[in-house]
Amino acid sequence: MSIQHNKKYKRHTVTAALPYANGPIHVGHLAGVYVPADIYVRYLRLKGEDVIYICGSDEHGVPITIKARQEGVSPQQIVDKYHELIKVSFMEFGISFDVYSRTSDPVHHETAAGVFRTMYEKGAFVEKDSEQYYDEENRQFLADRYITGICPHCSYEKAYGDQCENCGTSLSPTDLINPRSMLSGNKPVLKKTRHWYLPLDEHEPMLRKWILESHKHDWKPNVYGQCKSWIDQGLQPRAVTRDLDWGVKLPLENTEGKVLYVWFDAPIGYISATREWGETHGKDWEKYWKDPESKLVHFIGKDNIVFHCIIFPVMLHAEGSYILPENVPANEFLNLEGDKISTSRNWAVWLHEYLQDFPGKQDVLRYVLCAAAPETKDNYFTLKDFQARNNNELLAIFGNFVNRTLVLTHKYFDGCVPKAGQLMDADREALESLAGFPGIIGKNIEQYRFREALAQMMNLARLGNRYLTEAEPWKVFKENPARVQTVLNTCLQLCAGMALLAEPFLPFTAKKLQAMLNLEARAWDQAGKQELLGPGHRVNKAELLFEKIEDVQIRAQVDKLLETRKNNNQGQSAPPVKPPVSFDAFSAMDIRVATILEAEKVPKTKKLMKIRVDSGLDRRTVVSGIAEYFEPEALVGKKVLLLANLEPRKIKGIESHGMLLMAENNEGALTFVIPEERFENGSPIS
RNA sequence: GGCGGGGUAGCUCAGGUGGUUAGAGCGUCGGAUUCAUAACCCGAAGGUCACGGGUUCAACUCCCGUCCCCGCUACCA
Repeated sequence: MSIQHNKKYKRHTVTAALPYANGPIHVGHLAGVYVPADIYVRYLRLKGEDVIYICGSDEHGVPITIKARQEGVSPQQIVDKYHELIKVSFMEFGISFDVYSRTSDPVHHETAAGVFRTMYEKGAFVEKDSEQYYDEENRQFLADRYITGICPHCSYEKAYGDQCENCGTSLSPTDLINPRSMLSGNKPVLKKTRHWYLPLDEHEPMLRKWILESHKHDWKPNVYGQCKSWIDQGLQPRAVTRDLDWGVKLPLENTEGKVLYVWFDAPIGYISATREWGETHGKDWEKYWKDPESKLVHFIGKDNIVFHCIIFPVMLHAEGSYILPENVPANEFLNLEGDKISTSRNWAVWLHEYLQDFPGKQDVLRYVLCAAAPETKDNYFTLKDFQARNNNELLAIFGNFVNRTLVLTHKYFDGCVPKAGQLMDADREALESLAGFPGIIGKNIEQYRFREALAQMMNLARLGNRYLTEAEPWKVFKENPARVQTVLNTCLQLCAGMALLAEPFLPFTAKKLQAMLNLEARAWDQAGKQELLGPGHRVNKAELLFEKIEDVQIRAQVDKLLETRKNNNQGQSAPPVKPPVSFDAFSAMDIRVATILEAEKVPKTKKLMKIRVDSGLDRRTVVSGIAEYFEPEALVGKKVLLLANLEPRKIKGIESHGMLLMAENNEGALTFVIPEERFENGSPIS
């Protein structure tokens, strides 16, 4: 179906998710986004299509300003560092962006502000005043992340305004107990501020028609399902502005200290980057975004589906002059050796480190990541698999066939392509199969089935190995050298096909192979054609395309990860000691021995348990978030410690009077804190 | 709890408007071979297609329920 679609399109605009410039690139990013997108655009270029491949660093947002504060540098210095690192490692890895821009660039600020202004003038936004925390000393509004306080759930003292890192709960700044500004340390005050909202709900009919009706069958199930879920749940207006000084300034009067919210400015980065490319290359960039004959495709990970399928399209639609994406082939997540990849926990294989540790092996990683890409569900990357795919597939099948062919060509024909004689069935079959491959591989790529496309590419090499083994030229040569001419001619045609068809997947290898064959670059559809290498054409000496990866190399990488895991388990499992408290503050808490009388799960919740306890003073109800770890029956009769004078609070409609004390390990599992002996209910703790 | 995605050979994955022996690659085992980086080639073993019901002449494929994994979402005082 995509093949027919392409006929409608004159050009392709391909974007890859903008990496956030607060850390380096890892294998998860690559497998999910950059490798598939790169395969896609390299293929389109070989097809002779007009295509641009857009990316850049996403450099705004609060996390970057926090990181800058922590390191005592400016946000610009943070993004400069990572932008450069990311850009260089992408280039070295062969990700063939036409432009890799950045959102701190003036072109972007101008473009993003322009989109905002156009939308503003069209009345696309709703203005709303609200109360937000403000630091009077620094005279600025505080981002959620800039407010700390005591987590109302776990009493962790350094919870942030958006999330408690100790218990993982997401919070809102006003939930925090005893909030403090991270800038001045003062208690922030609530102050009125005005923000602009994008009323996503008003665009629901458009989204329903566009996604749920017209893309029902050509979007991936995970993407379509997620969109449907969001739309059906009802969309809410979303604030597009923030009180912050790092970002794109609002292009309106009297809006000092306000910037575009990072999710609003980031996707516009694709447009800015295209504009930058157009200006530096003397091209009309607007066609790529505004002409309905342009096919816009966003490559992203599943965490970005909502932004690229709902929010950004609504923005483009509301702006009025832009096209909407034709497809958003989002991938799932790649895990690493049994655990989620985590930048903060350093659980990752970093691209820039890989390039150092495995020089010249870009294609190996590209191959492995494509073969194990999480196209339909999360998948695991393991170093053992990496080694096996290199040694048993790339080397043993692809590299080996090329090597065998070239060695034999030199051995029997002095490096000249022999002339084919009378074709036998086997020869004909091999050549016919070859002719089918550009179409088969291409069709899979156009349908975003990169794993299958890659497997087909390898099948060409498999076919070559089988053909060569069955033809046995090394046996036949003595009595029938003419037959060997035909056989090796056929093998060389297969190699030439591989040299072209491998390019989207293994660009470095393809180049090497083309050089070995003295083959100049050709268009994709030429790959099936015979006589890419005419009789008498000289080929160069065989060089190895891949080398074996030994156990020691893999072990070194595994050790590196084990070291990380060890550090994580030691350093981070125990949260840091909280700031000192006075004795008075401690003794203000009234903790008692109590006994659980009844327990039942709160309906329609995952974690909540409604518990009736005898505190020695009274019988009371406590709601506790422990249902994931305990069965209600197992709790009855248990001695527990109860924080008895905690302010009552309604949870899911149930009034909770106090809180049960629990210990939590680094896996998040809970256990009761109990007195060693069965003391009477009501016994105080001090 | 709600919503979405997924649960198919040891591993990574295909597949199917329901229809004879459920596929591929890798791994394993056996054979053959030497042109090739002990690689290639041939063959074999391996699956009650998560589980339980239902519809049907027939289900892995459709329907209902349950369980497990991932994500979004509510909840964790």
